[in-house]
Amino acid sequence: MNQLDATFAALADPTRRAILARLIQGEASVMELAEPFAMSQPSISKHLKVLEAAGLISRGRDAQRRPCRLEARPLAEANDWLERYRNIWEGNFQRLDALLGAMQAEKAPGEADQ
Amino acid sequence: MNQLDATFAALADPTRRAILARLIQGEASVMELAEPFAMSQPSISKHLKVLEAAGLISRGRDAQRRPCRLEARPLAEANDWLERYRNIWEGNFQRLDALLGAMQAEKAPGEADQ
DNA sequence: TCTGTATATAGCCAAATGGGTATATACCTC
DNA sequence: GAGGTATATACCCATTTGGCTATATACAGA
Repeated sequence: MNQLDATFAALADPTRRAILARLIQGEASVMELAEPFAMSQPSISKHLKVLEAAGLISRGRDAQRRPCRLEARPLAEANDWLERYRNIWEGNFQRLDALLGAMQAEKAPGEADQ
Repeated sequence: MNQLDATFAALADPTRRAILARLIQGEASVMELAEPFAMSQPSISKHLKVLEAAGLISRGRDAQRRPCRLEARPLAEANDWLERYRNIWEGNFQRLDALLGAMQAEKAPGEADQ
């Protein structure tokens, strides 16, 4: 699984997105991260494993605690991928496309593209 | 499954991302979309079903063809979600955090936060 | 109406996912 | 070193996923 696959797959789960959102505020232990969820600790550990494998978190050591910290780099790559579609969702592409189509339609037959 | 779940899950597969990339250039039939892949037509149809369920494509009718067109709106929502992390991946947050930490450390004990 | 083309559906299968419980491990404190 | 806390691991289970082949459906054109 490549980086982009792993990133998007990790983001596809609402529990994992909530964990990442929590980590915006700073490091947190597994217990702290688990607290808001009606879910067992091992299940949270599994989600953290997915996030770590995707490079979205890194883990330290503080006595028994393994604090998680956000690693946003893969999010930047996901953002880069999405950027290619920005023109389209902003509607500019469709308008430009329609404009170019109209211009082409006005051309005399056989005229070359510019 | 909510919209963001469906969007990120759809984007987690490289075949589906390639299909979306192809659709930037405009509508395409299933056969046209399948052509670059060493994969059966039914498998492509399944991927298209996932993309359609996520609202990332819509489908028309042109004789036997069911042309696919890109629907970028859900990508905008995914982008909005990622935006919250932009400060972090750009490193500004860490620097700001460090700055705030340093400012706090300089304060006389007992002084209130501003 | 028959034939070909484009697409969808059904059913099969192996692997991955997301949850659970029980238990192991690591580390601190007394 | 005994007990407590934090976390990880091992299994179990049901569901989903992503591929396949075979077949059905929809439509065009001769």
